[in-house]
Formats: sequence, structure tokens, C-alpha cells
Amino acid sequence: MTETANHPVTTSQKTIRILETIFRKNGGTLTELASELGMNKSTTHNHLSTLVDEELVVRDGAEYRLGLRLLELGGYARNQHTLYQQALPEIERLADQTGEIANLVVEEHGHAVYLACEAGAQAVNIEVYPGLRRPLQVTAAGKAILASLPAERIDEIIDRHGLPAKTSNSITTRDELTECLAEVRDRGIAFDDGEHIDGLRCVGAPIHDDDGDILGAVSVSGPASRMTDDRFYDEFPSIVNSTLNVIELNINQNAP
Amino acid sequence: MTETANHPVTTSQKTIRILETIFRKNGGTLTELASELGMNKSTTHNHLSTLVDEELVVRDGAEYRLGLRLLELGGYARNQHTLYQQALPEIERLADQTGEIANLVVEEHGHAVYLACEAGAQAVNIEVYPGLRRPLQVTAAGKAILASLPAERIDEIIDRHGLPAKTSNSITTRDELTECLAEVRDRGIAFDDGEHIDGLRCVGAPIHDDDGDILGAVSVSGPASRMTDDRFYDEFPSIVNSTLNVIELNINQNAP
DNA sequence: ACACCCGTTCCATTCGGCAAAACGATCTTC
DNA sequence: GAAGATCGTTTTGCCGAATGGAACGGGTGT
Repeated sequence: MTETANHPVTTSQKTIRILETIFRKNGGTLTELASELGMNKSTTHNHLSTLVDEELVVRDGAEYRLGLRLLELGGYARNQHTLYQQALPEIERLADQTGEIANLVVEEHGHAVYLACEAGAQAVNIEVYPGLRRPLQVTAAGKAILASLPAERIDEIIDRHGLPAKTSNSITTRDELTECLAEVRDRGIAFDDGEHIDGLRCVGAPIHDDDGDILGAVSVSGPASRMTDDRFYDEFPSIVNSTLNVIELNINQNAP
Repeated sequence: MTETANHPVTTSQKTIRILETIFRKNGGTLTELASELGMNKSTTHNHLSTLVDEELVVRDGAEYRLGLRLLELGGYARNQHTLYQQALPEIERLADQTGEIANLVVEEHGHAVYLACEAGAQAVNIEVYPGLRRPLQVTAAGKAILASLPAERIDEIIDRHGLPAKTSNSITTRDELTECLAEVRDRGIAFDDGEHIDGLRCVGAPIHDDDGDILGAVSVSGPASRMTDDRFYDEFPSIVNSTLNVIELNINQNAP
């Protein structure tokens, strides 16, 4: 299932690695990228000029940067998720209502991927943007999704990505995770108490269709200073829950 | 400047063409894509499994679709535009104020690229999304940008992309365009009166930094039924203009 | 004016991308 | 339930093309 390609196209892999490197380093010159990748300058040059030709990369003097063509493709990838179209207005409302950051998350390739993140009035400016990927088990939304997946799928994902620790609170063993997910299934709500970023608390809930299949998750995150225990454990879970109900209603109405 | 690469990496071009085709056809099976591209099945298969490996493509049964990894890269490409960060709140306000669709547009590779498009209360649902590209000369925002570019750059762009007609109102000759851009420079406002989509009217204005360099454009679009002449020629231009002033103030304050 | 750094071009080698065909799996049809 | 069609996967050999070394050119800064 999650096995790697038998005959990968190595040339294309190189091109993709270049894109990734530009992404990681936030742009760079030809020689920078070539040495970073351990590739010859002329090879890198050929790849880069191809990418510029195809408009996936923009050249600004000596600097190469990611081009907006990627946004066209990525924006389209997002739009094809009907969940996005159905849930976006509710996510915006959730952000307004809480004043914090409200997120819509789906699972892809074993990652938690943010489809939307709307900032409320007093939202703290953490670097979160549509398309961002994080490990599933360190986010509230990701845990909500994991809790709705069959055990063998969870094993697959752990085999592929492991359980990397982000803070001292992170879950790092399969046993801890199993226990945690059982609680999530009980409550219908997942928590992240500084497991990804110290001092950041997060409340999430899974979104199901009427067949009971998991579609994604909705979550709200804010700093512990404003996320007092009563808001974290009572108020926000109930707000998230009512948002969830509206979203599931929308989905099941529009897809009979 | 706008010349094509001397030694393009043809293998990577093929991979990119596959991505484009999936984009255009909104997904497809292996054999569909192979015949569409005139490529052998095994070749297409190798490329596709590489793309899935790299998480740029998602496989859902027999269907291949664009993956959200592209949204990660594209979202990042958008975030690196400081204009986006500075102008987004004003675009949202503009959408609220007018009830129509408010857009933030930049030029890249000779296209008008939508960085943001926020829907107001009564916005008509035209298919516009972040990352969408359109010819510059058929949109109000694009004309605003063109009007601020040096003539030789405009010639380059026309050489590369031509002046494709979208409706019977579209500008199709260099002379018409020159005349139109002169008016835009006079007024500081650009109009699109059904030049891209019949019955769609659009008001745009160019965003400059304090050096006078063009950064992008802001625009509002709505159906002619609501965009009566007085709103189209008076009310909306003045609203767009005041939005523009706030954005330019933000930019020049935060980048001294 | 000189030197350094970075991007570009040229060329030979060899690696790997490509197509044709055979195989396997899944779903439909009689 | 068997036969056939259709689609994805694998195998294999050949030729193209991606690669890296080295030389060239162009800009900038001291």
C-alpha cells in the first residue's frame, strides 16, 4: 500500500528536490542550491531554467523563489475537497466567535494538512498557513482524525513517519497514543496541551459523513494564557462541537 | 530575458505536463492521462508513481488527483509576498464594504495572478480562487498593473502571450491597449466592462511602493445587474481608491 | 583596473528514461 | 460461474539525454 515506486523517475525526483530545497531555504542562488543538494552547477542550472520556463519558479536577479503557479495547482487541489467548500464559512464563524485561530484539517499521506486557517480578532501570529503539514499525533485535529482511523492504517502511518517528539509533552510511544485515542473516541473531542508548541493549546473534533467515514477535523488553537482550564476543557469543546454539528449537517444535506 | 531554456530537462518537463493535465482534466486514470499526453502507459506509470511517492499527487483508487503538497509549496510562495500580508485585511474589508468579490492581484510571468479573492455577502459565485491566472489585459487589476509597466516590458508580455480575446469586448490590438492604458494612468483607476466574462464588471487600481514601483493591484468585481453605471464609475472607484490609500500607507510604514 | 564570484555554455560519457509486449488483477457480461 | 474486456503493473533492451568537468563571460566591489 504505502510502498515506494519500483521504477522512480530519478530526474523528476531531482527537480522536486530542488523545489523542496527552495522551499526550505526560502529561496536561494544557483550555487547555493547546487552545493546544498550536492549537485553539479550545470545540472542545477538546467533544472532551474526548466522550472522557470514552466513557471513553477521565479527568478529575481540571482535569487530563485517558488512561483505562484504552484498556488494555482495547490489552490485547485484544495478546491476539489468538497469538505473545504462546505466547511469554510463555519470555520470563519468559529474564528470570529472564539477570537482565536480556527483550522480545517484533513489527512493526506499520513500528515495533518491544514486546508484553511482563519484568524480571529485576537489571534496570536503563529506561522500557520493553508497547506502546512504537521505530524498527526501532535495536533488536536490530527488526533481527532487518527481516532477515527482503523488500527492497521494507524500502524502504516507510524511505520512511515514514526512518532517524532516536538516538545516534552509530545506523545512518542504507540501505547500512549492508543490510550489517548481511546479517550478521544469517548469524548468526541481531542486536546493538544503544548504537545506541538510549548504554551499553545488546541481543541479539535473529527468530521464524519453519514456513513461514519472520517473526512477531516476542525480545531481551535490559542495561547495557554487565554486558554484557561475552564475554557480549554468546557467552553471551547462545546463551541467546537456545535460548529461540527453544523458542518456535518451541511455535508449530509448537500450530498444525499 | 524571456527566452526559453537552452538545455531543458525534458524528463522533468514531462512530469510537469502530467501535473498540468491532471489539473486541466480535474484528475484522471493512468490510461486517460497517457492517451491525453500521447505517452506510453509504462512511462506515465513511472512518472505517476514517482509523483505519488513525492506526495505531489494523490491516488484514490484508479483516479489520480493533485496533492495538497502543492498547496504547501504554493501557500508558501504566496506568503513570501509581503504585499499579501500587508494588504489582506484591507481586501477583506473591501469585500465586506461592497458585498462583492474583492481581489488582490500581482503580475508573474506576464499573467495576472490572484493572490487573494475574498467574497462579500452577496458575491456571485464565479470560479475564482487564489492562484488563478488570467491574461493581464482582460482584467481591471491586470490593466492597472500594465499601465504602470514600461513599454518594453509590455511588448515582451504581448510577444509571449499575445492578446487573446475572451469576449467581444476584449482588447485585441496593441493600439487599443496603449490608448486604454493612457486613460488608466490619467484616472488612476482601471475598468473591465465585460471584457473577460460577459456581464461581469470590474474596477481596479494599481498599488505602488514609495519608490513608485508597481507591486500589484486591488480590484472589485460584480455582475452588471448590481454594478449600475453610477456605482461602476463613481462609488466603487472611490471605495477602491480609499482601500488603495490604506494599503500603500501600510506598506510604506512597515518598510522604511 | 583587477580580482572574485556567479551564472552560462560546451562536450564526452554513461546512466536511466522510454516503448513494446507480456502479465496480472478486477469488474462486467452472457 | 466462466469468458472476456479493461486497466494497472512488470520486464527487457536500446538509444537518447541527463550529468559533471571545465572553460567562458559578465557583473560587482575594492
